[in-house]
Amino acid sequence: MNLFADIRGLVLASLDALVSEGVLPEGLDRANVAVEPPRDPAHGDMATNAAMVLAKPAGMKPRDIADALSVKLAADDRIASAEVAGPGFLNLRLEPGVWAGLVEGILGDNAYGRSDMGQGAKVNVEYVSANPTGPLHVGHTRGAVFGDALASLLEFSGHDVTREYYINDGGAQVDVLARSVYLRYLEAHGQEVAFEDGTYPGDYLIGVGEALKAEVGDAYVGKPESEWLEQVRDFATEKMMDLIRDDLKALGVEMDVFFSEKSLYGTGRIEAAIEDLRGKGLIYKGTLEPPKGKLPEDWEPREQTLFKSTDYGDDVDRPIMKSDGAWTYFAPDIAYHYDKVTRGFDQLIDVFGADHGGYVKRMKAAVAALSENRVPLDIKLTQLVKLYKNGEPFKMSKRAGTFVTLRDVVDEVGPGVTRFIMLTRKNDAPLDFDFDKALEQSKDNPVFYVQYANARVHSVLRKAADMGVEPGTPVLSDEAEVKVAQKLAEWPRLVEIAARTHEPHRIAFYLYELASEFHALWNKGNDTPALRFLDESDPSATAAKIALPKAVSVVISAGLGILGVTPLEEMR
RNA sequence: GCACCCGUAGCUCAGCUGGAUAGAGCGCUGCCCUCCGAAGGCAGAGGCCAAAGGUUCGAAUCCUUUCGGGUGCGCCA
Repeated sequence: MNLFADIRGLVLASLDALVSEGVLPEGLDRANVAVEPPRDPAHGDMATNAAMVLAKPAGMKPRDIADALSVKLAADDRIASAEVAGPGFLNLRLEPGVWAGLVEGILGDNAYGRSDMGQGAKVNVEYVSANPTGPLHVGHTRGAVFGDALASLLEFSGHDVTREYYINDGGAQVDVLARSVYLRYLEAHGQEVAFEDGTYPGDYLIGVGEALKAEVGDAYVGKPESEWLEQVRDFATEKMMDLIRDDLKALGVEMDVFFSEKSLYGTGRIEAAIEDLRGKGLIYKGTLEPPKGKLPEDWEPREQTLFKSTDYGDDVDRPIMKSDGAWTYFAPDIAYHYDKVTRGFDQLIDVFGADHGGYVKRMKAAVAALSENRVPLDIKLTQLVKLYKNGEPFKMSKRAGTFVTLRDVVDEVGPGVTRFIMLTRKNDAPLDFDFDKALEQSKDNPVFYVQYANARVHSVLRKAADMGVEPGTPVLSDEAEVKVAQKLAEWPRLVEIAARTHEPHRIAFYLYELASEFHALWNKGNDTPALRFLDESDPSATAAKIALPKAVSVVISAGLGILGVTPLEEMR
């Protein structure tokens, strides 16, 4: 069931007829022919730009095409009228029965809004990918929610999605973690320790130090770093990943793959990826120009091994090997994406924090080079989250160990509320997260507002069931009912737009609008008893009326499902 | 200095591969519960879409420049 697609099909078929009649020339590109909801309801139920889009290639006036097309369209029994308007729009009014038919179609379609636009394409969505050095904080939470909702959205629209987390367990930061855990370990043995710069002082490592003691006793006490660093590092990263997995689970995020950076080292995998680039003539030794503007204090020219990313749109070539012969962080990232490409994905999506914006071009360049432009990489950046409570901004400071964690947020407001609010802003816009507002039960709170609409529907359905009435063949008698149905008709179209643009926030905004239309209809029933869904004296009329709210609930549930929010049937 | 993101109502923000008279919430003003959940709804006021050029039947949307804000900028990930 997809009304806009159906009517677009009708428009295309009508164009075909005009071609075969010789009115229109053959071979016109109709990709840009759209059937859309008009902004102004006075313009009818749907509008098509077909005449304007085709005017130039057909060498005809828009209005001539529109006139001919309107005759064809008006002949269809779904179309009440087709009027030419403005510069060549064709405004369509649908027969009233079409909207009831839509509602009936939704109730008979257990996958309303699902789309096959993805055609089963294999898509890898990498998100969170936080360093395994501590619990996830609010910034990670936004990335986690965004990535997870995007993954679900792509699944809903016919993609074969893999959810993936890249564990940065190969760099210097896990050595820092190991040293920090070692201090906590000594502490567990009763020693006084000091956390200097370059260590993580957070309380969350106390338990890890104790666990290490339980595991190895005093074996590492008083020993030089060379005797324990590797073992403690592995132990600590394992514990941190357990913690992170638990955090994600609390939010309702389940990854398909956890990919270890460390697994790339000493296995020839980095070398293999670099060799691939070298074979393409993209690796060379050279010295970079110093960055303009503020110069790093200790800058001096040094020869490094560079990737010629400028061949693929980057601003400068990027170092993959330091002057001391060690890989830069970029090298394993190249190898990781090489691995993704060789696993046969058709599309890659990386979700990064906005502070990694400078990394986008080189990563796209690498994937373009490795896949020979076969695999597109889209990188979505999530902006900062500012936390508020009682009007006061929350501070977070990882160094001080007092940052607000994912767990803090989820414990306070629950996973569903967390997820919805994180999606009430476009990913690249900063987000204010107010704890008080998140828990408020009023229309200020969009989660509540949407859930409340769903709860109202189920309240009605429960009462109807008490009367022995189930939703039947729908009858829409009032304009307010039609408006709700029109909003429902937009759902499949909206899903496709959101999936195509990789913007799951559109789902959240749509659900708010749908809820708003439904609340409006509900309240109209306060003034006009005929618009109430339940009529104790007339079971068959009730059955016809409750089909619409039922359909609303179907769509709200589907939408919330994409966002990872559990729909509520009752809120008392 | 360069790159990327952003600039839309008093405030916070949507705005569909370019579409008709630019939308919502908050706040402000005035209304609506003997009634299916008022935890809601209706109406009103409020705009040079940062600015200037360009592309075209048509620009908040695409291009160029300027201004303003954020982020990043070799051997940290």
